[in-house]
Amino acid sequence: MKSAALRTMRSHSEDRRHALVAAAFGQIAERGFEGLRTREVAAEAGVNIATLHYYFPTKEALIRGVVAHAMGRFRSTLAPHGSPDEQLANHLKAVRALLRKEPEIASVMGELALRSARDTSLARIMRESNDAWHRTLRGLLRRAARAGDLPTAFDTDEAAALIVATLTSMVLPSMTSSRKDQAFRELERWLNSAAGTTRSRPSN
Amino acid sequence: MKSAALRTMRSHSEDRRHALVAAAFGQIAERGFEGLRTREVAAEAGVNIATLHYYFPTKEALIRGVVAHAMGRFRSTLAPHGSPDEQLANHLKAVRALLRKEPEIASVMGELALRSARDTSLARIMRESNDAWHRTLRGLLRRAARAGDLPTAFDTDEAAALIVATLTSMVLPSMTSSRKDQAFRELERWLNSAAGTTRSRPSN
Amino acid sequence: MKSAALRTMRSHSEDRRHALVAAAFGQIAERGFEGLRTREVAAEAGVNIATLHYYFPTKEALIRGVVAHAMGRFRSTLAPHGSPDEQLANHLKAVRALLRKEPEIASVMGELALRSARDTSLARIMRESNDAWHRTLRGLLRRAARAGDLPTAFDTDEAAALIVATLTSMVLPSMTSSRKDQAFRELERWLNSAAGTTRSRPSN
Amino acid sequence: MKSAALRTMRSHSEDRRHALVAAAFGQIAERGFEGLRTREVAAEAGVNIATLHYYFPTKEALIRGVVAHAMGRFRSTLAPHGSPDEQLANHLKAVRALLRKEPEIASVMGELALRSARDTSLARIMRESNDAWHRTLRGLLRRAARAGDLPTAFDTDEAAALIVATLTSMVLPSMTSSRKDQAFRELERWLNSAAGTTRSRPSN
DNA sequence: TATGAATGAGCTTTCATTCAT
DNA sequence: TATGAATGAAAGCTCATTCAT
Repeated sequence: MKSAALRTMRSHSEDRRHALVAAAFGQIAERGFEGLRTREVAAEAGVNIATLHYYFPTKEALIRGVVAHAMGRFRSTLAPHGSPDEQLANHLKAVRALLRKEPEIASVMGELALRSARDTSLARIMRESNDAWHRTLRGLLRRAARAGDLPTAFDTDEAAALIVATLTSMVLPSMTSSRKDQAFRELERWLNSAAGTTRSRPSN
Repeated sequence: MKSAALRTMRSHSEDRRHALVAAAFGQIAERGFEGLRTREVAAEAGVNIATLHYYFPTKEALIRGVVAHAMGRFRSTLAPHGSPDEQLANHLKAVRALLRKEPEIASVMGELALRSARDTSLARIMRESNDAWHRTLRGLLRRAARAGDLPTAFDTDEAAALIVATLTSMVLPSMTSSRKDQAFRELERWLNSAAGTTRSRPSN
Repeated sequence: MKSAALRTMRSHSEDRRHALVAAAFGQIAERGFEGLRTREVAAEAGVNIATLHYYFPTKEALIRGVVAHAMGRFRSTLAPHGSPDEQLANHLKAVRALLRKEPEIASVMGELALRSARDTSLARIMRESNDAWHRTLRGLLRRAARAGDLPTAFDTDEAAALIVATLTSMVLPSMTSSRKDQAFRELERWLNSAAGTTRSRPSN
Repeated sequence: MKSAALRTMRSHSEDRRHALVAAAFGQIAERGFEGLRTREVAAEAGVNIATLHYYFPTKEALIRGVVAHAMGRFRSTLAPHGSPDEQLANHLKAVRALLRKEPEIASVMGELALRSARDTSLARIMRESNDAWHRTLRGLLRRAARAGDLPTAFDTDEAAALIVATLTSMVLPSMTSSRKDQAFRELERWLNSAAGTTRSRPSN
């Protein structure tokens, strides 16, 4: 059985790959795909440009690495703790916190989203990821409805879509920080008021 | 008195400029800023590359032209007809229709939104445009509230932010068409239900 | 018989040509042949670039115009007044004064001199002009010698060459103004001392 | 201890740099700055144009290399052997020989001199170099005077300026070879006669 | 595994020149 | 005579990629 140290221990090779991916990630966040230069990435990672090509034969391969990195980073916002509606509330907060603390993730996700329009393999990844996200949200909403926390007329599929849409918009810099907060609050209020409709009735 | 024909008649020079902007617009929609090539734009407009530079001294100048074009195209979705809540409903439908009929606009708006993070002059344009949009929506919501079509507790500022956020997300291809429809429907339902809260009360 | 007014009256066409040549002259003085741009010349003369090509079919034709202009400007320094040695002294002073008052002439002459190495037709013009200059100086020196103002051993051919060489160096900006003055003074002193050798003898 | 072979051995990289500078030097001598083309330089050095930019990021950087090369080439004419007046005579002969054997140096120095009018950093280099030259000559003249080889009334500063001016004129092709010889001879004669004035007197 | 050197292909931009009006 | 519009040809420079070591 591997010790914790061993499990998190990275080979030199993995370190290099990660350093390169992290540098590329930073570059994309800062300059977009438009401004991504392998030389800059190599320089930032402290290696020769030829070394970069040793680890990532092509620029596209490097970008794949960034995609995997970014998706993994984003998945962490869905933590299964508490009741369905608590999980939902926590997820919203976690997304907001992530985008606030690491705005580069927003930039990169935005870049990836746009790029997926011209890159079928990236499109597949994004679609699968988004579908999984949507299904998770819908599942939470359904369980909340079953628990009596939402009105039965509530369309969980469309509600999940609205949540995904709203949170998705946050990766664009055209949404200012204060506007993001407002939209977030309205989303929470909306969910609460829907919950209130059912909850408050029995208590009457 | 100028005839309609005369009024819409363009000089040769304006035609060329427009053709170049339209070609650049198409290229950005298709390949993103990453893939925008002046040579391709000139070829698509049927002119020599030097001719492009006769009209637009630099690539950036051409991009400014595209920005103006795209913003103008988007503004057309706010038509002031009917009561506030009708205008609101129409606006939602108009945005959805525009994005469905001309998906290139979505692509380009997405590209511009991302680029605005690294381009202060573009950032200003996007911000002003978004602020105006938000203010318009908020105005409609307020007038609807005053007309008794919305509950008094309704926060028009945050509701407008939620609408902007949802519609904004539609410029990203990661939102599939069916998901966009769902989010739209949920947005309409939410607005209607809010309206219903007040409207139904007198009948009680 | 033409009146003075008539003689100096220029046709519109000649004015245009002259304005273009003057502008080109100024550009060469300022930026060298390296930086000569027909568009700039046209703009400075206040005409369209196509108009420039109406008057001067090619850039080379325009340059020919500049050459003629510059050579004419330089010839004015040889005014036949006074005794040979006075003429000589005056010539030195006139060259110095010209270069001081119109440094552009120095720049352009320098540019032309260098260009003549790659331009046979310009080379011919420069050579002829320089030969004429040399002959004139030699003639003055010979007449001064015959008048007893110079020692008989004096080699007028080589002395003329030294004068031409010294004055020629003044078109280069690597000779600073103060250095030019020093060289001038030494040249004058040398000519005077040579004169003094013969003149002082009778007094012995 | 390094052998002579080792000492003069150049790295591959230095060779390439030198080959590129030499090619650029040749191009400037042949076509002037006006006709300097990086592609031609690269071709003449037998490398790809991108390789040229690997060694010299910009055309200007390449030109700086040429400047250093030319200045170094010129400095070699001041060899400190013999008495002051011998050194002086040798210097004159060395300059004449250099310009005769390698006329490209004359061309390039001429180009650099003119360019210095529009290039402050080059201007500084040229000025410093010329000042050093002038000081060296003046020093030689002073020591010659102190040794009794020149009349005390002799103004060494101005005489040095005259020598510099005359030699400087030789970089211009408007001075033909025979005229250069004549000017040289007159310069030598002038220096000798000045020397003769003092030397011959005691013997009388 | 790592790198310095090299390159093909392509990019934006410039410029003298032409031409229809 | 004069010009706005257009262009072919080329220029300097960039960049992902390769390769010998």
